[in-house]
Amino acid sequence: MTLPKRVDDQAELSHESVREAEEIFNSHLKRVGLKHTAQRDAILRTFLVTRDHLSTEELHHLVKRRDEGIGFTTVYRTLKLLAECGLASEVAFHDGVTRYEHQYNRRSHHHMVCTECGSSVEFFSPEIEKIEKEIGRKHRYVTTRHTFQIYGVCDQCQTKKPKRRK
Amino acid sequence: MTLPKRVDDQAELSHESVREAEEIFNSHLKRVGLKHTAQRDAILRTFLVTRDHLSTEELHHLVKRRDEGIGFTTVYRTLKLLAECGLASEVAFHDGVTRYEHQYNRRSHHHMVCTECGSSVEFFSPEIEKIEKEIGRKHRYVTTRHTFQIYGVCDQCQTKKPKRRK
DNA sequence: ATTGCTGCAAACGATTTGCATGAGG
DNA sequence: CCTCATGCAAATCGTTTGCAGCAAT
Repeated sequence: MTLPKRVDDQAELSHESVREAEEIFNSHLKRVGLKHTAQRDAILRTFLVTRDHLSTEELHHLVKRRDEGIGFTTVYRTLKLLAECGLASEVAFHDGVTRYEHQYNRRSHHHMVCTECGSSVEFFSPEIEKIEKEIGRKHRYVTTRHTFQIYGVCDQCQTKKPKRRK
Repeated sequence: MTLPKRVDDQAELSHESVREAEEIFNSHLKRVGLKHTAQRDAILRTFLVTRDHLSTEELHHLVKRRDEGIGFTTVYRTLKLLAECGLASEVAFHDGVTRYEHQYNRRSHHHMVCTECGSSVEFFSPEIEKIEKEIGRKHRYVTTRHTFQIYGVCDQCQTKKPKRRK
């Protein structure tokens, strides 16, 4: 129900897309005087072929499949870099973990999260984009991004018994 | 333009409003079999006369002015209770701290946060409410709430020099 | 009395940093 | 070479929990 996903549009991002993302990343690195390393490359590539919202932990896990030796810290720091150059963005469901998703080729989608089971649905809502711009203009902000999440109880969980007070 | 009302209803919440909020809180306590205590009362009252978005820490600080002996943990737990009965709601700016704001008499407002200086602006956008409902219906969720935040750089910070890499 | 509450201190867990070693330009 | 990157371990920091004594019903 919550993982409509990724039949094949996602499993393999086109080579040009990957190339382009690497381009963006590399020039960002250059711009701020950082180095291009094998680890950063591996992390970016791993990240690009994911979907949904990964915690640093989860991405680290995936990255290790590609290269056993890469440490958590490096993934952590690289994710920050990716966020800086716009390839990744943080999504915070309210569960104490910071997640990232890749922003590359993905526009204006948002999440609705079930507060019972934690599953989530993606939806698109272009109006939100307009609202961001409009509010920004009104208050003289240069807006860079926004977050929009809906919380509720999914169809499945509605039929289960409610819980109370852990 | 973004603050339709509340000229003076905020500096000092009316007695009836406070009363009403206490009503809500107390009946929530009763409903779930919890007790009414002096601390909880003090915390609610302190909370009600705040504005903006307080971390547990900050509220604890304020509460201590009213009653020195109240501990952090109690504030923390009470805040959860307030959130449960709808008097408070969490707002998560992406800075690692959970903040709460009181929901009492406050409808459908959102925040735009400056990523440079951390200041924030409130705005109202009733469309968002509609979108929540609509998306919920579409995916068969019973929606309970949403979060919407815009991030950007405020007027002031735009004129300052950009910073890099802490 | 009984059950929940409080505050302290300790546990927790995600995130962040210091540092010695290794690699990129 | 010199600077930055890496990975580990340790530090941090907000949050959460266990518990012994206290208070509300």
